[in-house]
Amino acid sequence: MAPSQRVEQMNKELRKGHFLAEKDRFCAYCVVRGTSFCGMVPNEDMAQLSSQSRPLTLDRRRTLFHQGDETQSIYVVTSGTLRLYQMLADGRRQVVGFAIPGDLLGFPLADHNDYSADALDSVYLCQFPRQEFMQFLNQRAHLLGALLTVTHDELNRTREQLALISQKNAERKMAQFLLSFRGRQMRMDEEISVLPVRIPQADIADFLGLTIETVNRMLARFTREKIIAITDTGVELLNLIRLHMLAEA
Amino acid sequence: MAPSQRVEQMNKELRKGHFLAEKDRFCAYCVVRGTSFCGMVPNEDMAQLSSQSRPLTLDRRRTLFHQGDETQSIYVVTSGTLRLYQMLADGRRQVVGFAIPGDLLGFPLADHNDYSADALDSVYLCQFPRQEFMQFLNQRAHLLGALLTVTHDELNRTREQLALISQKNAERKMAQFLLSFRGRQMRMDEEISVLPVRIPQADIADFLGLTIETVNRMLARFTREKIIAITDTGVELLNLIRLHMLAEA
DNA sequence: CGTTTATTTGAGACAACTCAAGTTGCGTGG
DNA sequence: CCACGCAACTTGAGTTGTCTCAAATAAACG
Repeated sequence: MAPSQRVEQMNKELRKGHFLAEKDRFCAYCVVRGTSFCGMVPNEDMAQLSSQSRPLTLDRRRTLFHQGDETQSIYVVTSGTLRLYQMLADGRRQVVGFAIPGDLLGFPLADHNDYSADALDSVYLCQFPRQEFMQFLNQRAHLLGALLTVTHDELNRTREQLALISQKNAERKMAQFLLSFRGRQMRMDEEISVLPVRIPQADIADFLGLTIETVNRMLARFTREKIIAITDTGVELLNLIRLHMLAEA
Repeated sequence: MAPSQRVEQMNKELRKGHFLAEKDRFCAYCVVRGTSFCGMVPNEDMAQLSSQSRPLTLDRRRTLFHQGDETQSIYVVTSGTLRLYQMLADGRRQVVGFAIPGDLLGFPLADHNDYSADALDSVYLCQFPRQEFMQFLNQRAHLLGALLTVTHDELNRTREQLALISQKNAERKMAQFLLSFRGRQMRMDEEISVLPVRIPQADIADFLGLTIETVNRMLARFTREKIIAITDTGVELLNLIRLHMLAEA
């Protein structure tokens, strides 16, 4: 069964509440087990980790947490996509990333959230109350190393975005964005050439540091040149070679 | 005695090798003790930490380590400034930050350096061989928390740079850069209005995502309007109020 | 003192921005 | 089922700020 199908089935079962009774099995068979922080937790600690988690659903447009609010829980995304953003002093909004299945949201050692997070589609999450999670971490010091690795990965992703946004060419920005977003999706499914989310163009603009109009014109051009195709479920990358050329040239 | 004077004296003594004989005292009285990772190490662990450290000098223009090379040591800056940068696929250089006294360089859990680092002036560092440092960390799990905090701080600084670079206005970029650089210096000395380094304009350009010419024109304008003054030892901020206005307007 | 490296200044091109007006899609309530 | 309002997307025309290219000057270095 392909990963995406497994995700769908897991989510169905999740909705029906099948896993609530045996939470340790829930984690052990979780679709994002291999790609998330949870995956670094050794099997013997799994039961305890499971017992702390709580499944959570978030509808499109709903906010999971706000920048600056007290960190009460941390989350692992199991399905769907969220946008992560900061409001800047001058009223502009900087989208700092998009969270996809397997991503960890919220930093347990910080008292306040570094960014806001809201759902771009229906999102399923695994919630861990911060206090319990911290205790769990402190009991098993080796898990701090796992958290450190995840944090370091995020640091490197942020540096990547920095390199992306410092590009002066809108066409290249857009091409690199599409490719790097695909790269992250491939963590779960190697074969993917369809990005399974409709990210509002305004969010792409605030991510890349462009205006909505420029983003729109670029997407229109790519579509006209048959490099991508925009459907109502997401973006299909039709010509990866062209896209790579545009990203590097 | 003002912090900056203490730094100078410490460095003098460091140069004379006074502290080499009693390394634990070296750390205990270190100028950056209060502002660095070391500051989070409890007193009882200090002696061991000290015994692993080795003072190091780096001349202007010398490279401390290269991006991609194996991580052999990690460092704490005690004096001077370094530029940290990545070379991008298209040949461009992205300056990801400037390291000042108190900063930790190198991530012990990564096998390879994420960026290159070289000295902008005479730099004094405290070197910790990675292997020993890792063992030290593993013995005292609570120190992983300290490392995590430092890493998270760096993540937030990188997000700040992201917000900075996504500005479309060169004037504002420059003003924000000067102010944020001052903010970091103030960690050691509250009163500072002189940035004590001559950062090459090319480095500022690669940090802000501008061209050298634009950086030069902005600095020239700020100088003409008596907002800053450039001396051969650094940049003096003459009109902080104006600078704040330019940064926000 | 010649050579390299860094800074300064000007003129012109162009890509992305701003502003303005329209279109499309979608959910809600009559 | 249609009308309405809102949000997201689309397109055009004109402006502008930064880049590019080019060249001169000033500093740093052996």
